[in-house]
Amino acid sequence: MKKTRLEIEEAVPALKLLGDKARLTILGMLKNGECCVCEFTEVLEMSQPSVSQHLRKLRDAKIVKEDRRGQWVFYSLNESYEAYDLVLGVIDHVSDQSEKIAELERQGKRIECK
Amino acid sequence: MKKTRLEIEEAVPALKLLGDKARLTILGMLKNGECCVCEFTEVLEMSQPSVSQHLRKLRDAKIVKEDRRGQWVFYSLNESYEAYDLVLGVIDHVSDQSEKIAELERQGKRIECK
DNA sequence: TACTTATATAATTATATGATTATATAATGG
DNA sequence: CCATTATATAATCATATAATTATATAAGTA
Repeated sequence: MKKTRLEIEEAVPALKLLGDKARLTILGMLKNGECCVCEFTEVLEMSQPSVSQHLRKLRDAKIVKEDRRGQWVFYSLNESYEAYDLVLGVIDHVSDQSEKIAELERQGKRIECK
Repeated sequence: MKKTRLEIEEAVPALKLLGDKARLTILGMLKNGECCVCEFTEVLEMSQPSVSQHLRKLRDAKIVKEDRRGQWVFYSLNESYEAYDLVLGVIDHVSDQSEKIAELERQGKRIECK
């Protein structure tokens, strides 16, 4: 794991955002690559506006970046984020979320976004 | 760095507590060994009750443990905490707080606790 | 153009959080 | 026992946060 040292003031906003079930799950999903918004709403079983607002916070903080492709918006981890190493480190400590995405795949719910 | 995988539900409460300037500083200070409450209040420049309440949260969550010695209470990281590896990992990403303790030492403000 | 799907935003409201002030407890020294 | 020092707790209040509902935007399609 990398050793980029952050000032407390830089780390706190990132950690504040990580300390939420929805957002930590989102980031866990993104560890395996980009996801589209509809996948988050499926996995999180939350309303679309709620997911959208969590994404906005992560986006405003530069933790994730978005990429609109037609109707869909895909999110991914922003490797240029100052606390990227910290975020990755934390994600590495939580259980893999890829199973949840695989589950979507099985249910054919991932196709819709592609 | 260790690889204890936590469920999202276990990691979130820890991260919530880490996402605060006072508490993250406290944990950064504890990385170098135990500290007594008066040291936290000095370094953080916060009121004693405020510090005490942050310590309570960390204690309730089992992130730190306390050890009363006479008039003073010393805190240290709880190595048995389920998310200890996560906490250590995060602390390793923030700048060293030992300088602040050294500064106390220079000002003779650390002696009072010993 | 109208309709649909995907996503974002805004307003509202309920709950959580943190700081302050006052007070309580616990240990120590006269 | 009383006073002092260190720490904890409780009550209050202001602010932050998250979910919901309604609405807006943006892209695709008939």
